[in-house]
Amino acid sequence: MIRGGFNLRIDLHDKGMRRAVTRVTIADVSDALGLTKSTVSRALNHYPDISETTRNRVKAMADKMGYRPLSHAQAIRTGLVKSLGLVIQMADHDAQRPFLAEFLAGLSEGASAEGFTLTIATSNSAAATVETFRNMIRDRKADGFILQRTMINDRRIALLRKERVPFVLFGRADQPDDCPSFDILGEVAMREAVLHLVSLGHRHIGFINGGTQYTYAPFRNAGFLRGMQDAGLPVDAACVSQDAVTVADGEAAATEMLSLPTPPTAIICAVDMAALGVYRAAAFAGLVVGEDISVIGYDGVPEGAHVSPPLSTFAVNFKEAGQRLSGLLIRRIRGAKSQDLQETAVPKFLNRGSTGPVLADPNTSIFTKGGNYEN
Amino acid sequence: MIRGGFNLRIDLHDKGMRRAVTRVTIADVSDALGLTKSTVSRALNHYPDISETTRNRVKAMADKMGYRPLSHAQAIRTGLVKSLGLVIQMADHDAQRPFLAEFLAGLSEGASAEGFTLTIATSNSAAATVETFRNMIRDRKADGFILQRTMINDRRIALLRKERVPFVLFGRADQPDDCPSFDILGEVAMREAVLHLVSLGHRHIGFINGGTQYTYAPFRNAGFLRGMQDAGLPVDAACVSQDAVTVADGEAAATEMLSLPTPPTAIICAVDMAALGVYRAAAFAGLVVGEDISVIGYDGVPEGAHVSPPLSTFAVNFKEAGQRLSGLLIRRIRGAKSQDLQETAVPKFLNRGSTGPVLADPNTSIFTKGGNYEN
DNA sequence: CCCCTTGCCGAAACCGGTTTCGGAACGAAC
DNA sequence: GTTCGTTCCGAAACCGGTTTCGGCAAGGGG
Repeated sequence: MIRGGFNLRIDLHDKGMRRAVTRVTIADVSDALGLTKSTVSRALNHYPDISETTRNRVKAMADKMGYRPLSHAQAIRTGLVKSLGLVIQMADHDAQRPFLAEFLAGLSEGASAEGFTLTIATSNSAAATVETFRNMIRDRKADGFILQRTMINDRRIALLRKERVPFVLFGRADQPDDCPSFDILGEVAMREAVLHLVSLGHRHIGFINGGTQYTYAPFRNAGFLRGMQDAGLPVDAACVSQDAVTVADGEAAATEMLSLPTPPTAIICAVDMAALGVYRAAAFAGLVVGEDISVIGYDGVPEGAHVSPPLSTFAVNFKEAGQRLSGLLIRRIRGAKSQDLQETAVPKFLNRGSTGPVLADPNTSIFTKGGNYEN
Repeated sequence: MIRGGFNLRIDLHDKGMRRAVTRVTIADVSDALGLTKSTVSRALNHYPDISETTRNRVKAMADKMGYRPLSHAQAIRTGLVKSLGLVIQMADHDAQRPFLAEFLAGLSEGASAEGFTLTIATSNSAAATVETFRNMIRDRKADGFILQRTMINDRRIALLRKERVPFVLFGRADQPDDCPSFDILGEVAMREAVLHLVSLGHRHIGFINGGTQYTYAPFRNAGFLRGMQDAGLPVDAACVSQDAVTVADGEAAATEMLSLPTPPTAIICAVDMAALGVYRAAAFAGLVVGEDISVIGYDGVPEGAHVSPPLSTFAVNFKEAGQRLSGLLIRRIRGAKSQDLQETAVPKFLNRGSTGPVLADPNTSIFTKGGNYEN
């Protein structure tokens, strides 16, 4: 147990010579106190068999000497590497890119607040993603994972559940399940979008939903329907489209709607990128967005602020999402129950230039409105 | 040395019961071969005192049993955690955000190809960034770091050099130094931009440079000057501006230039965001971009593709940059010399709609051109 | 035939922590 | 004054690797 000052002298001598000075180890702390490594370790890890006096002495000395345990040294015994894993799948549509920086900032903040780090990997396909997860689990690269873009029948969830590895969803599971999760209530936004348009006089509203493979799509769809129902408006099936995640998708869907005998006077998109496609379709049809046709998106992509008129949309706080997700995951890793780890938030409406009062035309004139009496 | 099948049986029995099955350890491999741990370890790590026969036997058995050394178990002895560090500073201007996903993809690919992972952290200020580096170094969270957005008098470089931690620059050091680095030759792009505009008849060309704190700024400035010189054109000091990194910056600089007695017929921006600001200034001045005034940017941000007309700019392959940077860093970690680790690439010009032939006006008429004879 | 290399591998220490186990010291109960 | 139960800490094993050191056996030279 006596290690003396010998090592220390050597270290100090080496200091200027070659490498950085040797770290303060747990043995250095225990020697300085006349205790053993095990006592120091247990004192620092809140074991109950250490007296409060000793614990305080140890803490003070560790602090004074600047002792910080090496996470990968602890990992070998505890099995925990104190790291959160994130696998980013480079989607064909690049909708997630603008969010990434903020999302990472939130995750990183939440992680480092608890002494965790963030380990990330990327992949090009769903198959590669699963393989990456498999590798990271095998090599214990992370104690748990954050899953963004939750999908219906998600293979990642199946794998992580099978391997009994903690994870948390950004989004909700397709089945009302026990997964820890944080989600933005897209259905609230979609309903709010409808009611906003209705308040501007719109009665014929189209809806372009996002990718059907994602769990958010049914929710946003339901929110749109709910809004229409609450407003007492009928839903025109020809004015509801699914699975638009790119500008091109949105343009195609909108072009179709605008060529209907009675085209909608407003279109709500579940995804901003699709909304930008609506801009193109409108321009092609000779319609001025914000005057001849109203458009509302969802996501708050930066491109939306630069188009003319600026896109009214719902801003999602991705930084907050990241923070809360890492917090949830860490609590999960530490043993909290899944059902206690489910949080939500609501997106914030950005009322910009792409919505305006409905124009009087044969389809939406006050005379037509009168027709509602028939219902 | 005899560990027998006992552990193994227990493991197999536990398999279905509780946790995932216990990993294959190096002891499992050595036992299966009738060798010792040390022999297996040295065989796998290319020690010269292991016969080729034994090495092959070990490799085959390790492969067959699916043995993969635990990186954090090796780390405790080797000091290497097999991870690359990246600290992302959330700048006030969000110019780097769109690139992030691709950049990370490149880094991740290059890293995982060599069995490394990517550990990232974020920060909100220069001071916080340095502090984050300090923490990550202290806790050995990474074996080396990638520094993006190289600055003049970069505090990160000073720290890493002092701590003798390997790093690689995305960009070039301000002094012709021995730092490992990968850089895109912005000066080549700026010169090319000038020559492209000259080929369209422009002779009065403005230049709005990027952030002066970054090392790229002097290079791009030099490229612009070189282009003007090669074209035999004089540089109007009033048409050269510095330190524009946001849309607002670009708008302000362009507004000033356009209000000159002899405004430029084309403006080159060292940063796309500033170029988008030029669009605004042009619109305010009643000028049509691509007709009344030509604009060229640099970066290839996605917003540039959505404005009207689409912004002509230089596309930077950030994925490739990430891949090469992680490759360089890994070679550096493995001991390669810095001077052997310096690579560059050239950006690719995207000729879109924001440039056009110069209009004949009093300032740029053929008569004025004749004035060059005086030079 | 002996000695000295050389090639090759085993034994054991080591890295920096954590965790189990046992026992000393002390006070309370009988 | 024993006995028993707590409280609290030391000793040692352990985690999964790496690295040093030493020694055995085969081969070559004298």
